[in-house]
Amino acid sequence: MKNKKKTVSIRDVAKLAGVSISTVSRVINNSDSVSEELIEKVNKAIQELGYQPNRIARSLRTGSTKIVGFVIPDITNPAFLLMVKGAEDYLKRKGYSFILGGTDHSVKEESKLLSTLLSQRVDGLILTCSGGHNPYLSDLLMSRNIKLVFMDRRYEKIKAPYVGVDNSGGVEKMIDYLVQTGHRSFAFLSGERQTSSAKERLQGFIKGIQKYRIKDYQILYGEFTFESGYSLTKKLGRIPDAIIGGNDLVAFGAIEALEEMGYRVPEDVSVAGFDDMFFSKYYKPALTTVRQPIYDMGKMAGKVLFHLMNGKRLKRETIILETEIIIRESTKPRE
Amino acid sequence: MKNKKKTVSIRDVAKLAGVSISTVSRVINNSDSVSEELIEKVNKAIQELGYQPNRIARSLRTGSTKIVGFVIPDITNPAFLLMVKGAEDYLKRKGYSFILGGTDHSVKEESKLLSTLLSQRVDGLILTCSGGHNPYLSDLLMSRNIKLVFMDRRYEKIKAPYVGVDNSGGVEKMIDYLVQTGHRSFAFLSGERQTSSAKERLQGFIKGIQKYRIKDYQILYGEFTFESGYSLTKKLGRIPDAIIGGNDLVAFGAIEALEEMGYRVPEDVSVAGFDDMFFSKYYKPALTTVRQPIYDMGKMAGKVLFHLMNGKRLKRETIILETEIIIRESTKPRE
DNA sequence: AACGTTTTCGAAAACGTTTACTTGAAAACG
DNA sequence: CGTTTTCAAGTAAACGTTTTCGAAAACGTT
Repeated sequence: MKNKKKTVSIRDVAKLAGVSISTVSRVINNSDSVSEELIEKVNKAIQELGYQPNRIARSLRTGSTKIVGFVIPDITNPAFLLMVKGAEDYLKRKGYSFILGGTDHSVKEESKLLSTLLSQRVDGLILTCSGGHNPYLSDLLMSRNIKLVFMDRRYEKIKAPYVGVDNSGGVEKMIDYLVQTGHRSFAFLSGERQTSSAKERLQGFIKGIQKYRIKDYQILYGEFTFESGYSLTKKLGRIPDAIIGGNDLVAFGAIEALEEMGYRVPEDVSVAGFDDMFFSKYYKPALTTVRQPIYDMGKMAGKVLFHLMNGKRLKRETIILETEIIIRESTKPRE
Repeated sequence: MKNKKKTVSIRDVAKLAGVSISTVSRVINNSDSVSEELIEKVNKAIQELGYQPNRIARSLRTGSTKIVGFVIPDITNPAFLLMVKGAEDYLKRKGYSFILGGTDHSVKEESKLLSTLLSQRVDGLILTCSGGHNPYLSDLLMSRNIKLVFMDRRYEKIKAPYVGVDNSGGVEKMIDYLVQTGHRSFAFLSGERQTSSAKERLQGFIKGIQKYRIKDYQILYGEFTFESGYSLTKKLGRIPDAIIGGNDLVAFGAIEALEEMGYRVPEDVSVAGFDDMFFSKYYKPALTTVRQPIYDMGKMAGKVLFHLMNGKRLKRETIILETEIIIRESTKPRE
């Protein structure tokens, strides 16, 4: 039995280098001036022992964990994960790790998760909301001085920075395009009504409809799923020139239903989505859709949070990124 | 200025309840017998102050963080995330949080990530390998007594529990089916050769080929992507009765290429994949593929890790889950 | 009443850092 | 040359817990 000590601590390094532990600490954080000679000795000792500072102890002392928490509605949805990746890539370079949790679209789960994250003492929080409102959240935030930024979806009652996408403008642009290419009647298949993104997209649809004084339109409410798009389409009173899905999945469901009903896409009816999921270009027909700068949104959220955590002032509390419409095969000019 | 103290600590609870901090601690962890009377007092104080134990301090003292680390090749890939979710759902109930990191398929990134996770003092690690070997890993693991389990992919040189899927058997089953339905010539489009899953799938293909003494077969090597499937298919010497992709994306790429080349799927050639991604059933044609119990795999990995962390003995070091073939529209019996 | 055992609880020592304070020596100054 | 300033490095206190140890109290048995 040689190795009694499990892990090597700053004390061991100090002993080997023949200095005090405060000197070692100073070298590690180069927080204060120490002579070249000792720096060298200490570094050699660190090297030799393979020493790694214990972040737990450091956190306890400094009160900062260098961990940020992510809470998203669905850990399995690539779109959310791409946002997370954007934020992660940014924050990683700044020395942060992150804890991720999914809520399965449940506000209750969200509260639970936030609670554990807080007890885990994360330095900051990036939240993509799971519902329309979380009454528990403001209490949670009060209890500790925690930095929060909303990403993609927000709770309107809670004052915190928000990074999102111009949902409304995206749908409007799509309508611009569709009207210009001769479409005259529309249907909009909305996602979960309580979420801010669904609301905004719907709002964009209404704005577009009003702009062109379109009389023949329908709005149906469902969820952000393939199945919802499918069943809503079957419920449609009459088939319009163009159907816009609340997101790409909804649009796929609509296409499936239309084909079953004997309509051809895009010859008989155009279908558009929102999101540009990674396989939307592989679908048959390839989907016309609104592309969101998802990765950039995450990156921006990370940036904002970083500034917040380091006590800098923000220029703007709300950042809205622009969308872009991607024309593919599922829409086609009418004569 | 009223509130001088930011957070309420065990000391405050003790003071309010009129007991010592050790008693409070005992109540919290109900680790030792304490009188009914004091328990009540302490709980009331906790309630009143809204006290939450500081996990950092607890971790420092106990040496356990109740955090497990996940490392996967791509944080954006829903399949990996579904595994993670399986493990998460299991471990969450046991009181663990988790830190997730993606390596972008780079072994170097993997090492870096593992290193930060270790310095973060995670209690355990679930790893889905990014390459064929990571020479740095064994050193890392030596340095601290950390529990590790491999999920889906493993490094063969490193001795640690492994939870995976019967890749080889899955492909074999698919060949069984295809041969039984009259296919006589085959092509296999492999994914990254160095990964264990690609190797095993390839091995399954070879086994199947040998079992039926099939002479007419081709094996091409590429990556686990749509583009790879597409370009490998274009490079195919002659078009066989059936093409098996290293995963579903590869199969999609193959279908695309075939259609461009004027072949109909499944009338002229059958195409099968591996994975059963969530939109494989929505693809046109809907993809015949090998379904892996991805979620269960994660759950099992979580279970194994839990046992490991709690010092229980494992019955088996290696757990292989069965696959299932899903017949859809992209394959069709030959005459 | 005396004794042994068990229960209940507080004091104090860790866990591994960072940092405010102290010290001693060397450098700068008039 | 004596005094102040500067600098490098060490000492020790904190951060908020858990846990060891021992004392006191409670209890049961003779």
